[in-house]
Amino acid sequence: MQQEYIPADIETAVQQWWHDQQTFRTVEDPHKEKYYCLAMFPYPSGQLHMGHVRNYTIGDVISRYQRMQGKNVLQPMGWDAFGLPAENAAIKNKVAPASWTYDNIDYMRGQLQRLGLGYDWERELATCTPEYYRWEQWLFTRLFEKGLVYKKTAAVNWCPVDNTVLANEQVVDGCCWRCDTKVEKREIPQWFMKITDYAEQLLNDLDQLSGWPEQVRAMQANWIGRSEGVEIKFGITESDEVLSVYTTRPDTLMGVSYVAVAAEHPLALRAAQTNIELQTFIEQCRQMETSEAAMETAEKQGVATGLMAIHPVTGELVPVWAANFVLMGYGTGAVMSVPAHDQRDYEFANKYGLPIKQVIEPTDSAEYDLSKAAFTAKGALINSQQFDGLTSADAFNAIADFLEQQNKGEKQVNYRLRDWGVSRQRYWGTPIPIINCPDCGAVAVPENDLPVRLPEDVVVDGSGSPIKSMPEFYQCACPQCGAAAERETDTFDTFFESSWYYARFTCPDNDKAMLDERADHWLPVDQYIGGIEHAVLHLLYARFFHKLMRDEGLVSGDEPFKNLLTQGMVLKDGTKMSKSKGNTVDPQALIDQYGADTARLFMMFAAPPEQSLEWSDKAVEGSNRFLKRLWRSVQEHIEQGEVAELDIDVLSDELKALRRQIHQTLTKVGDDIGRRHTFNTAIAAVMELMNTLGKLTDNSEQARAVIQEALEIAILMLSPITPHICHQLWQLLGHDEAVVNVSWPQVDESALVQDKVELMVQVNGKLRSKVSVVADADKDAIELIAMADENVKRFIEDKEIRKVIVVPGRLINIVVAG
RNA sequence: GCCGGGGUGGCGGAACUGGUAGACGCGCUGGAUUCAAAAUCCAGUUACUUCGGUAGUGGGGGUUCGAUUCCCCCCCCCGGUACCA
Repeated sequence: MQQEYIPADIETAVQQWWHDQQTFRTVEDPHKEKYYCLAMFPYPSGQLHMGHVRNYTIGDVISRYQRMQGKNVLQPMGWDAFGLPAENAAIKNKVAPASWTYDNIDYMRGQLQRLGLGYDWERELATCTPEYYRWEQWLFTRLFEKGLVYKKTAAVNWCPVDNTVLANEQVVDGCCWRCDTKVEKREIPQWFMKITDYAEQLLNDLDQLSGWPEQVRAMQANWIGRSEGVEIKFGITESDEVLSVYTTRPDTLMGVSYVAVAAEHPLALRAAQTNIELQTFIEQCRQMETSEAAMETAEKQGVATGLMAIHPVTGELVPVWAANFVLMGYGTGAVMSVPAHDQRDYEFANKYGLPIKQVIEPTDSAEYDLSKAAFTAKGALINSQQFDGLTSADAFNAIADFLEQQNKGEKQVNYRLRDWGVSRQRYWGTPIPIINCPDCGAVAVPENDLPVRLPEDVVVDGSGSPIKSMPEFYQCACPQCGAAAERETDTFDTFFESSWYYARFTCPDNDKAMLDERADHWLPVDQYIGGIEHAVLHLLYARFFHKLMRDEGLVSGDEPFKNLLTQGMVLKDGTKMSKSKGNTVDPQALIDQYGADTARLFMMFAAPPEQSLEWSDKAVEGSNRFLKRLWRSVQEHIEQGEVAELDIDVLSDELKALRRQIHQTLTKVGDDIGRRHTFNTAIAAVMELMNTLGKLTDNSEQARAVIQEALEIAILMLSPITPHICHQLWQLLGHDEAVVNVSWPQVDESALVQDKVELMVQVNGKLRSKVSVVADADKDAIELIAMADENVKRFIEDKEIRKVIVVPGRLINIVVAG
């Protein structure tokens, strides 16, 4: 009597069994190869979304596969629990961010467990607990003593009506999301970490990351943006001031027709005191959003400051302009402008009627037209006095040397990377462990006084962080002189917490230290999995933190993540699922209706992990259908009773072919899961095998033996993807040991041997026929057989054969004239 | 704007190293089963075709015996853009 496939029953039972057996509890084992698999931990937003299901299923499939390879697999899970949404929810629902967050964690933990993910829950952590954040406070104070953190003013988005700082996300079309007021830029003092001190390492160590996608390494390299150039000093007339500019094209120095400074540049601010037009312009720039996209796409505008700069070589005077495209945060906040050889300068010069002076001409016959566009390629110098005739490369050095001798400039390596501003004027985050004393200045909170606890019993109303109006939080004594002082009320950027959680998972129970020797046992993470949207920021900050922790003696490697898999998004109707678009699909409903195995199978089958995945209700049904067929196939097989021993010497050709397919599939699936991570093609291969099996009409003893082999191998291959149904079917096939503890099957090489192969026959690159030849046929024999083929003859008769190309095992191409 | 990725049947995708374009799945069509439906099973399914073939992987050009794959130019979509996580 056949059992029906009821996923909910099977899955609950199997999950209970894993729980009882402590299947996924992991302890360090010196006798086994370790494998640390980590999927980016979620923000506890309230419920899982499809992106989570995809992310964690990928991690679980890899973890289970590696376990079948005999490795000691660590797969932990936790919560990136600080962040803005908790404050928004607090305002909306009048509930404290802490309780909202903890409730969400409890609910989402249940959802993850229902998906059958093999986590070691004993290592669970939440970043909003003092047990976690105390250690990053501790690290920050260490870095403070080392001089790796500092305070300076930086621009934020400011809403003048709500009197609060806005995240870029809270700025909609340049206005506050809540009151629609025009957002302003405001400069306020903030803490920065000197990531630029590590720029060179962060760039160079990308070479160690051969297990990372090339595109992510490229993005990080571009983000760090190392450039070699020259810092050049321009004098300012009627003053002793020096205006430094940074350029990567010193060869164009003689073509400078103006100098542009950022609106917030001290020189512009000073000139504005006596210049109404400039004042207005700076005011306008203040109304710009702080995001790079907004800055760069805004129309290029400027105002002359009235100041004149002195050219360091010729002594000529060139005007100083304030311009909205010059960023105060990059280089020196000032650039020299060479309209003839830079497109942005060119457009700006045309707009404001500034001179365009050509100083570079091509060394080849490249065409250019300065009346239409700038000539931006390198070449040879003209109109450049003593530097005429030099190539751009030679002129780079000649001009740099000249300036250095004159004390008017020097070569410099510059990075696009800016120091990391970690201050947030928000409540729901880790308090910055600094005390501001009127006499001693900024003082780190002593180790004994850590953690600085964030009060959790608060009311958030949108008018700014509640701890900023809690004297009981911020009033304190200076740890150095004992005078009355005030605590920082800003909190850390939440990227702070997510920059080291991977390490804490190795020793989450240690209450004496940030990390212990277990960190070096498990790190680096062997496989890290997360969204491509994290390609730069999170992954760069985590790499930076790893190096900080290394230099503190906490870990010994240079890099945290050996292999990286960047998963694509889950889309519906071609766009990202989002509440605002109303195109979300709740994974819970999916699990409730079809079970976790179907959800997992669909996620793995619908697209390769790195590509975006288009949601489809119908395709989910298809995945479910396959599992039902699989279930039935096993049931029908076992109903026929005992299976005889397989004797490979007596098999029919059909059964030999089936065994070949079984072991070809096994080879492919192992490669697809283990190396390529293309779970979709792995599943397709198993489906093909099952389709072949379904067509088999032979029900001899030996056929049943081969079917048993096929089903066993199919179940083992699918078990990392759909572990619950496979657990059950494995038992039905007569095994006592649980499938989760079984090793990956061995390929029988002898089954793969083939005596005949099919070759494609092309004439002039077009497929004309197929021929079957013995596997070890030589080129001449293949040629003869192909030429003799009727269909081929038609296309080659009466024609001169120019060439014959034979690709062994694949095809033969006959090239004829005419 | 800048950086990165993508574009293949009606749809999701496959083709891994330049060698059978469209595996596998969905959908659709026809059939079987059924009182009927659902479910299930079987067959077919790129377009055009004089049934020999021809065209075809966003558009245009190039390299090659052979290009979805390599090169050049262009178009469109998506991600990131430093205070969303």
